[in-house]
Amino acid sequence: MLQISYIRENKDEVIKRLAIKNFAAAETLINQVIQLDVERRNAQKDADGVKAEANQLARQIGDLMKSGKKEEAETIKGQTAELKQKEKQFDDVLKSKEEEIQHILLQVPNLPDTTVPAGKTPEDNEVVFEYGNKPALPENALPHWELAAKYDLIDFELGVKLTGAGFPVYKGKGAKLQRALINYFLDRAEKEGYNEVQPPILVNEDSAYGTGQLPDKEGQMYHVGVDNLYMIPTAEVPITNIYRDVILKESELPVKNCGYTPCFRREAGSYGKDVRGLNRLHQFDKIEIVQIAHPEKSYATLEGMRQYVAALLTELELPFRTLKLCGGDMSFASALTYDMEVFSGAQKRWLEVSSVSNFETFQTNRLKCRFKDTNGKTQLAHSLNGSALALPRIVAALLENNQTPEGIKIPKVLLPYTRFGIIN
RNA sequence: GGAGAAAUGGCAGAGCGGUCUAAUGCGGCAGUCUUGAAAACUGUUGUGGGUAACACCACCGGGGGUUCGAAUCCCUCUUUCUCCGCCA
Repeated sequence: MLQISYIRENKDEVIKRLAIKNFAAAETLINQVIQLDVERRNAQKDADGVKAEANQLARQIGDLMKSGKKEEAETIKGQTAELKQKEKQFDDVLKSKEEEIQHILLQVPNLPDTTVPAGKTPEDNEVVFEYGNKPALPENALPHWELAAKYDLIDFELGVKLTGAGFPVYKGKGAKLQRALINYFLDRAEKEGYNEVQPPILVNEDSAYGTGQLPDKEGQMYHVGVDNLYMIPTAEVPITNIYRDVILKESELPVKNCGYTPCFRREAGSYGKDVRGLNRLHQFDKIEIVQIAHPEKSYATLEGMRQYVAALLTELELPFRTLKLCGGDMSFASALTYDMEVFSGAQKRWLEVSSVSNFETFQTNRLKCRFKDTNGKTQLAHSLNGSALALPRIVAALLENNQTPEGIKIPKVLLPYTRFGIIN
């Protein structure tokens, strides 16, 4: 959520930058919210004034009662009825203004960083880095879902029986490969200075609001109605919400946490070849990295996170590219996002395996995650996160790219974790 | 799930209808003293709104109520603790 104080002082810039995100309603909403803000402050002044008066009368009554002047106290009591009524009126106005402002602010996306390219669709994303050669596979190379069946690694039909489409069952070496990747990613993150946490995978409403899943993306989460809890679509939600209503010391920044969780997404409306095999699932595993950073250092932090994810992909010997997302393809909350895509040799397409973003103060404003700077002033921290990494598409690429007539070869870095070098 | 107790500032803990602008202790910060440190002493130390700056307003787990006035009384929710039941 943008800060109203920032909008107030930088109105034109805000509107201009929202245009990069193709946010059509920007000008209307911003003007509305500025007007409401004026009205809100007036209402507050009115309400405060009445309250101050009432407080004073109450104090007077107290003094009179103590000194035994009961009749005088009663007289003053008579004056309070009108004040009370006015107080309620002003409070109601104040409350409604606040709600209206909140309602609008929740609809306004984050401002894109000044370096974000304009654009509407994924075609407008900027390729900023590319690494590795696409594998030279024979024409009859198999897509991962066929390899998974051939070597009995992943059983999609069984998942349908147990739960439904998009909930695969990993078996044998397929299951072990999952476990190996999880452990590898966690060990690697720890080496990178991240503190491992194991958060709940169900969160309450407050947490879902905190990171911005609510009120907007309600339909994308599984909701446990009886207890009003949401299954997390990403570990970002619980791990970032650790810092909800927290004031950190400047010396504690940056906070670096990582965690492995299953992730749950309803993916309503998805269909076709995009969802084949592991390409898009309702439940999948992911290791997430989250940082709370000093505002002046958050872009350096973002670059560091992007480098880290690139290193993981390099170590896994997967060809990948890094995209800087254009305004139209960025998420609502992000100020700058890099997507990392691996090349899946048999499908012959790029698969997104990580998305690394700086949210600046957009999340922390909602979360009220702040730090005390050296001058003793409290200010909002910046939040960042990234996948490091999401498993299914990594598995898809590993299976497809490393297939040989003898079997599927496991990359060297994973050998200590899988303790097998080939799937055959 | 049942019965009882509790929730106060960074922490501990008092306050149980008016002066709470929340005692006291610990911790933090600044200063005095010291070559430096410790100790001692002095001051300071929550968040948000509002203002040019003051004033002022709100917040004692969340929400609602009683009252001229609520940390204090009532209702409700949540959480924690103790006991019982169940259980990986």
